[in-house]
Amino acid sequence: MAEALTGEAILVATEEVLRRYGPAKATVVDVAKALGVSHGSVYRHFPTKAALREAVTRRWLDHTHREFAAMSAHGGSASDRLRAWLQELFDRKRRAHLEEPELFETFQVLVKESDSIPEYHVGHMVELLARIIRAGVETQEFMADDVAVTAQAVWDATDRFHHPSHAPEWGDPHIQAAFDAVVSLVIAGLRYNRGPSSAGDA
Amino acid sequence: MAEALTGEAILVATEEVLRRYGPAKATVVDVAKALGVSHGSVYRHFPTKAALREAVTRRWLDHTHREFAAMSAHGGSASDRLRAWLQELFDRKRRAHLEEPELFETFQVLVKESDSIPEYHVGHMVELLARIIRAGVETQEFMADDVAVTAQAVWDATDRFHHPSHAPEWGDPHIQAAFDAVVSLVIAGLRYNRGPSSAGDA
DNA sequence: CGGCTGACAGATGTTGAAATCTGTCATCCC
DNA sequence: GGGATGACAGATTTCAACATCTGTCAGCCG
Repeated sequence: MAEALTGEAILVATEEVLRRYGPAKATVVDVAKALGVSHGSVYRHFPTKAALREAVTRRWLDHTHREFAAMSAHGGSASDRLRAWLQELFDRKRRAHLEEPELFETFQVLVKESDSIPEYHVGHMVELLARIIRAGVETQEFMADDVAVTAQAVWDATDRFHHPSHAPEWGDPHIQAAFDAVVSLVIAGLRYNRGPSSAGDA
Repeated sequence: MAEALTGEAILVATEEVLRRYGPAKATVVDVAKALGVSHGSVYRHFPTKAALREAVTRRWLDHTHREFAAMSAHGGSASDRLRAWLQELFDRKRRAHLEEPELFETFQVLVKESDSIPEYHVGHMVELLARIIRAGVETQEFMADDVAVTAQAVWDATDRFHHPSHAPEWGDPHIQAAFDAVVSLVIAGLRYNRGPSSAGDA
């Protein structure tokens, strides 16, 4: 026989099958066929179809996480880095949605299939945001009582520009202006934000 | 015969049929049956089923708009009024979603059926936000170059707490804390927001 | 022996024929 | 005359028979 069947080879084949057939039509039998084995063999490496799909998704997200971790280390003021990081995130998602809608849709479906994946992904992205904000707090460019809470608030406030359920709006020609307005508002808030109990300031 | 068949009576009957059967099962024949007329008569008052559904939705939204317009006039500082207005919006939607999920789902479907309805609704709500922000700018509590743009940014930044596609998250016990964090960040930004070109300030 | 196979049961998805619905309009009845 | 009716054509939905898929496992083969 040619090669030992590895989990890695199965993941690669599964990703290819998902790209070709989409999430609704891709079957374990297709994956086995692509590898020239019986579908029973696939179940020796992954307990269920759901686990297999989740492993593919996690591998892909880990790759993305590494790229954004590198981005959050780039130079400039904390505001500039934050704006650039959010802009890059928005640009990538928007481009993926507009230029490869089927692939974007596929990964959106995969991510939603599991509860733990979105948690994992969002947790990771918010931690990267927190790094930028923490740096800004250290140089006194930003104010934040609780960096973790603030980072989550920045993530939530920019939801419209990264949450896939808003993807249909990303083709709107005014969307970049809306992004700029929200990010400017958020950055202004970071420069002068004393947290949930700040209602009495002026 | 009992009464003349009016557009108003048809709207009331349609709303009842929608509540009872849901948006997928509610038919024009059901509406006609509820009114004791033939379905042909309904088409004398509304050109299509879509127009009928849209009229029901618009009537319901207009009612909501009136209530929120009243809210945005209440006293207190601009921050307090803004926070209270956003909280009321969030509370109503969250309660509707958690306590009457089927009815909430029904109206969500109706709103999405038309392109003009969401535009109409969001435009109206953003205008109400703009009124509160404008009052804040006049008392120098807030800063905003362009109130309309800023109001839209506030709406967008709080999307997670009013856009129906985020409804599944509204049952999360931490959601109120997330809401408070975002609103605090936004209000801090309004106190010190010079618009999209403010990246060079300090 | 140990990974691989393929037949199998129950679950899930597909398909096409039958039923229902939408929108029209010639006709009816007050 | 003018609003209401109900039969009708084409579009959409439902439903059940059929096909495929998932996950298991006893047995095969290197």
